[in-house]
Amino acid sequence: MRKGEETRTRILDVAEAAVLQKGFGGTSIEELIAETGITKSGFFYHFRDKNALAKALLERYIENDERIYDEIFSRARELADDPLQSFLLGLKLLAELLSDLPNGHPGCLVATVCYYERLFDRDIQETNKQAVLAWRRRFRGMFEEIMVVYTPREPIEIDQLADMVSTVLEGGIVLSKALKEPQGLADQVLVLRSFVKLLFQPPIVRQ
Amino acid sequence: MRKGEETRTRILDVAEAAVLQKGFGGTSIEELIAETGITKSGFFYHFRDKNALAKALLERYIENDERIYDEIFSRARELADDPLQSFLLGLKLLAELLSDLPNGHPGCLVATVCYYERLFDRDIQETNKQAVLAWRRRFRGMFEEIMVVYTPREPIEIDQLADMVSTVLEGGIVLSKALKEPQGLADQVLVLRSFVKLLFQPPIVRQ
DNA sequence: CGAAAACCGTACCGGCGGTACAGGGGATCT
DNA sequence: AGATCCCCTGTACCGCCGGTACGGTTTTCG
Repeated sequence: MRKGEETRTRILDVAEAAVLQKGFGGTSIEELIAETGITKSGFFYHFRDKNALAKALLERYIENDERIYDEIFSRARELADDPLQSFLLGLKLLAELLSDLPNGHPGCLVATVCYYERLFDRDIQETNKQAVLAWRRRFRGMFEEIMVVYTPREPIEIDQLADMVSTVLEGGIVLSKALKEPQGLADQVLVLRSFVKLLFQPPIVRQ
Repeated sequence: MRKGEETRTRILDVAEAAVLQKGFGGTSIEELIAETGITKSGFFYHFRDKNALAKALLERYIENDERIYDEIFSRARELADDPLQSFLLGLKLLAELLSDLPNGHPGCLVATVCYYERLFDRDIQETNKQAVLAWRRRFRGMFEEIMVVYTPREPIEIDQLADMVSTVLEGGIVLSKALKEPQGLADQVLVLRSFVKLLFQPPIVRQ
């Protein structure tokens, strides 16, 4: 039980790093077992096939992702009473966290999966979809609280605004990976922060 | 000569669709030659190996991408004199174009490549990087023109602002693919449009 | 007509995903 | 102390795929 879980985790760790660098199709099971120090039989004891590995990988990634967002934005909530200030602070904390990643963001498994749709069954695609919808609900909730206090200075759909946060994160990851500029992702989050600030903060009226 | 080009193009067409759905690793040469109606020898006559195919695919994609941006934003330039209005119109035209894609955006090869870094040589990665830098230069140029006339209402790095356009496109593609909501991408572009509008347009001063 | 371009056919190699199945060591329960 | 799981190892095998090699053939163009 204990040992099994540990081996399983080790496989997932190795697999996650490999998949984010080479994609699912580019990652061979043989290289995973070589790096994990396990045999092929051992691998198939833990995962029925590559699809099962992908599913476990994705679910673990999403769970961890949610945990990080929970931590960041609940901390931001503690530090600021105003919902807008709290959200802006959350984005700042997120940018700091992303900025502190030594080799930049390793990549998002949700993005990887969506660029591999035809390779996996509907189950995985549905899991992926639900993850994005969970992001939407999370940020939508925050914007709803903000809109109780503030009026947006441009007409905007709240779901689309919520999705913008995920969009900037996913897009920022792509750009910073392609450019090999790890800092780029955090910068893009801060640009989004400026936009949200502009959207809700009342204009400075000249007297 | 003529026929060769045509066959090559057909291979690239088939390969592009396959790669965007299953990634490079998930796309087999055998399936490409089956669908193209060519033999394996024929394939390797046109492309030395999978890497060469990837490079040709990426270069063609980038070229086409640039052409589309050229068209859209030069048309927007004709229709509006003011650089801000022209840019905002360009984003609207882009959103319309994305909205009209029957099955949604098929996916961006630049994103695919950046999630496959370890599978390709430095040459391809450099090509990819240059493509993103070209986007940056394009949009930076537009924002520079805007800033001659307008002052941003929030302090912002112009390169980061330029990258925001690419970020939203890449991120929007990921989200709309994951959610299977083709409209999502165009919506995100329009949210970006609202943000840019807010950033540069002077606030409506209440009297 | 001749030469180059654009393929086809065949044979082969090693790697990989996946299956099957037999067995073994170690912890745990009875 | 013995039985029973869990957690693997070892071996053998299959078919697909990327890639190489190379000889031959058709098509196209000058």
